[in-house]
This record gives sequence, structure tokens and C-alpha cells, in this order.
Amino acid sequence: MKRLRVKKGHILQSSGELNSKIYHVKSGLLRSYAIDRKGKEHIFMFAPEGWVIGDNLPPDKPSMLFIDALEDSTLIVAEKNIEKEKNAKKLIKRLGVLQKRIIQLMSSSALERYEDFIATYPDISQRIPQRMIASYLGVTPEALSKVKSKRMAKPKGDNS
Amino acid sequence: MKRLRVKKGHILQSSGELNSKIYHVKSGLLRSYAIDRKGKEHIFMFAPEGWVIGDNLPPDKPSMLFIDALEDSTLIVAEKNIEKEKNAKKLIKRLGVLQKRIIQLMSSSALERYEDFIATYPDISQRIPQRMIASYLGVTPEALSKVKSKRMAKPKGDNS
DNA sequence: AACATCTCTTAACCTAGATTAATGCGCTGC
DNA sequence: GCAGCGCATTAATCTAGGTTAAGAGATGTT
Repeated sequence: MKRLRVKKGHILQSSGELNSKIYHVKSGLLRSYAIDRKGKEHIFMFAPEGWVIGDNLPPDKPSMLFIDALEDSTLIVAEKNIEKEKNAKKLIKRLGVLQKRIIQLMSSSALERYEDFIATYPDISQRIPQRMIASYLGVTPEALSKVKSKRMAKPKGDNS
Repeated sequence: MKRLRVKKGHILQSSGELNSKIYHVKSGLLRSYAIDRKGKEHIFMFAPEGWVIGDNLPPDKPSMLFIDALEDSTLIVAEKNIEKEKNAKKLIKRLGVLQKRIIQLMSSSALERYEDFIATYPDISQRIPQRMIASYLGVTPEALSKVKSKRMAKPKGDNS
């Protein structure tokens, strides 16, 4: 349960590792992502100040995710076991977020998912490159570009 | 925390409801699903004997999911609060499942997702209509048909 | 039996998004 | 400065999967 400062770009955890921790972000920005067998990156989540990030697996399973810093960040590192038994409330909340994401991936278009992303994380979108938003949404950067220009055409709320 | 018997087709919970419970399946088969604004159904999960099913939201949030019985089933019904504080281990396991599903939706083809489904739930696939597998995979029944005939062409493991 | 109602499959066509490629930035480092 | 690189955008083409439609079995109901 120690404090840790990391520089932008620092990799905190790699896929396949067993000693996976939980990172509480005090300042900065982390992300977790998977790399598929074609080498393509898929961002699983972002964690700005106040968020907690880690793979969501039991402590004995090897991690499926990479975690790295998108900005210089200050973190609290915790063992999984400690956090685990503590507050089920947060776990359930997290389940809800994932659930929503699954349903959205099955039912919404790239445009709809983008709109929702902007609404949910209005500030984060300013802090990361477009291609990472695309990766989070599950589309290519090119497709996101198209979506955005389509959005310009009939602007509902700008967020430029 | 009472026992309950339901007939095939019985709806246990609807989207928007607040009094959502957790259902432990003793025998039979339940499913949870969302309906998008086009009226299309998206199966979120199946729960055969031994599984637990519910929406994955805090007790104060209205449910996003419908839950109904695909077979005559016997259940134990629990309030969320009770189960909640009890075993975080199961919650984390569930998070892992959802996480895998999200990554798969972003990175795998319908064929790959189907293969994985068959491998993960070899028995369930015999008990439900194809269109529900399609709905779970996030594709149309027609697309699943195509995928299956493609699979026949180069059989790796049959599962007919 | 006869009818309606599902389910599955096949086929023709159509779109959202992937792929590939080219261009034009704004960085950083020499 | 300028070379190099990552990033964003646009455009042309391709493809997985969606849509629509039709037919063949099943299953169920009167």
C-alpha cells in the first residue's frame, strides 16, 4: 500500500503477469489495454484522478491487460487481497459499467458509442490522442475521424 | 431468501424495475437480456444450474436487464444487499468474465466468438435455439448460420 | 388433419466499418 | 534549420455482417 510516482509512458503491468496490483490514481492518467493476436491494441479503460484501475481477475490468475501511464501520475499501489474483501459496493458499480459497455458494443454504432463516451468522460477526451479513443470504442482511428466529421454536419453539442 | 419455481417463459424481472433480486439457479435455465431502442434483443448472459444471475447494478439503480426462464426452473431468490457484502471473490470472478467478453467483442470475429462460446458452454448450446446464441454473440441468426456452415467446411471439433 | 407459428437455412443485396494509401501537420532531436 | 516520426484526416477500395426475402422443417393448437 505504498505511494508511487511514474512518468508518462511507464508500463506498470504487462499481460501474463501474476503479481498484478490495484492502482489508485491520485493524479495523472492511466489506462489498461489488451493486445490481440494480430497485435492490435484495445483499450479497456481509462483511469484519471480518483479512479482505481487493475485487471479485474482473481489474484491467482495471470493478467489479461497491460497498464501504463498516459501522463505523469501519482498512485497508491495496493495488493488485490486487501482491496478485495473490503467494499463490494465498488465492485458492483464496476460490474455495472462493464455490463453497460457490453450491451453497447452489441447494440450501438460507432457514432452512438462516441457520443456516449464524450458524455461520460468529457474531460478525458481532451487529454488523450484520438486514436486511443478509437481503441477504447473498438474502431479504427480512420473510422472515428469519419464519425466526427459526420457529427460536425449535424451538431448536437460540440465538444471540439 | 425463498425458494421459487417458475415455468419456461416466465419473466422474473423487467428493465426499469427497482426491486431487482439475485437469482440462484438450482435447476433449469435463465437468461438476462437487454432490448435496444430498435426493439432488438441482446442476451447478456445465460444461467444454468449452479449459476447466479441478476443485473449487475447497485440495489438503488433501476435494472437495465430483463430476466426470464428458458426452461422450467427452480430458484433461490435473494435480496441484493445480503449477497452483496458476502463474497467479493465471486464478484471479481464475474468481473473477469465481463472483461473477457468486452475484449472479445472488440477484437474477435463472429466465428471466433462462436468457437469460444461452444468451448465455454458446450452443454448450453444444445438447450437453446440458435437465435439466442446469435443474440448472445452480438450477431444476427442469419450471420450465425453462415458462420456455422463456414465451420463445417474446415471442421476442427464438431459439436453438432 | 389442417393450420398457424416458430426456427433455421440459403441467397441476393446493402451498408458500417476495416484496410490501404496519400497528405499535411506538429512534435522532438540532431 | 531540417530530418524524422507519430498523429489526424481524407479518399478509394474491400469485406464481415446486416437486411430482406423466401422456403423447409418443426412444434403446437383447434
